[in-house]
Amino acid sequence: MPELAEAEFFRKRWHLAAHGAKILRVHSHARANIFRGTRITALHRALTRSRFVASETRAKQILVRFSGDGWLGIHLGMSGELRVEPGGYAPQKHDHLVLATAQRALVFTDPRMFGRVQFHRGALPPPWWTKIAPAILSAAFTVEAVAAFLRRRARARIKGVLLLQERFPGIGNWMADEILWRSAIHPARRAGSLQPAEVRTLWRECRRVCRMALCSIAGIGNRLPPNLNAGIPRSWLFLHRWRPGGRCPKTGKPLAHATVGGRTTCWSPARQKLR
DNA sequence: GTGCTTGTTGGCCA
DNA sequence: GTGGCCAACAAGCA
Repeated sequence: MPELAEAEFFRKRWHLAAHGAKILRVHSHARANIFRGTRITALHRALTRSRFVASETRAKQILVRFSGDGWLGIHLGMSGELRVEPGGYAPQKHDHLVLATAQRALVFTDPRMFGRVQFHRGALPPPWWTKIAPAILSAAFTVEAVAAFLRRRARARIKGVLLLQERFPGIGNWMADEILWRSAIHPARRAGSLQPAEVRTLWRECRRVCRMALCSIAGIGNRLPPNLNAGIPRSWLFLHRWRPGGRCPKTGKPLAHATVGGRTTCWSPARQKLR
């Protein structure tokens, strides 16, 4: 589930509950896959009695800074979630990491275990964080950069190209479909076949969908919607794509589903033509 | 039991 | 060397 905006929703949930708070206890399930490449004992030692100082979201990843130069990186994978539970919470089967403050428990849970927790100690953020590509809403995400990337990936289907994090950090399956639907571009088109005007439209919709998804899903300022889908407008493809007999919110015509670029894809044939 | 699943990686092949 | 494609990772759900 978690793409850019969902990651920001979960980050904010932890941040609002624990910003400035002291971590009294750390609990982790020794499930190797989640902590691959990280020394759990170092994580326990560093975070116990440290404070939750700051947090940030980049692409689909979350970084929390603790006092004492501790950095916790979280990738939510396919099914990861961050929850806040009352103090004294007893970890459940899929809760891989629990940080207990005096009032609450910060829980990282992930049934499918495609997610990842990394720990780093140092004055500066870790390399695996700083090497994440520049955000789609940053000035570095230019129409020229997108055009050059599509030229290099000319033979690949545009749907698959939008999922490449090295150029479209934070875009996942549903955002890619939403962007293509709004741009009126068929997901199976070859990246190199897009006309300059279409590339510009795609670039603009990438930015627009990111901006709108962040507002709708993660809320504005200190506001946090009650759940992930609470703020999503009915005009989005997102709310129609999995409904049986789902229809395009723009044309009213039936939606189509198929595997494109290796991923389940939904589009509106009345609006997105293969030409 | 079967066949899916909103992510990422590594291996194979053209 | 580059890029495209697919299986694998694991668990839950219909």
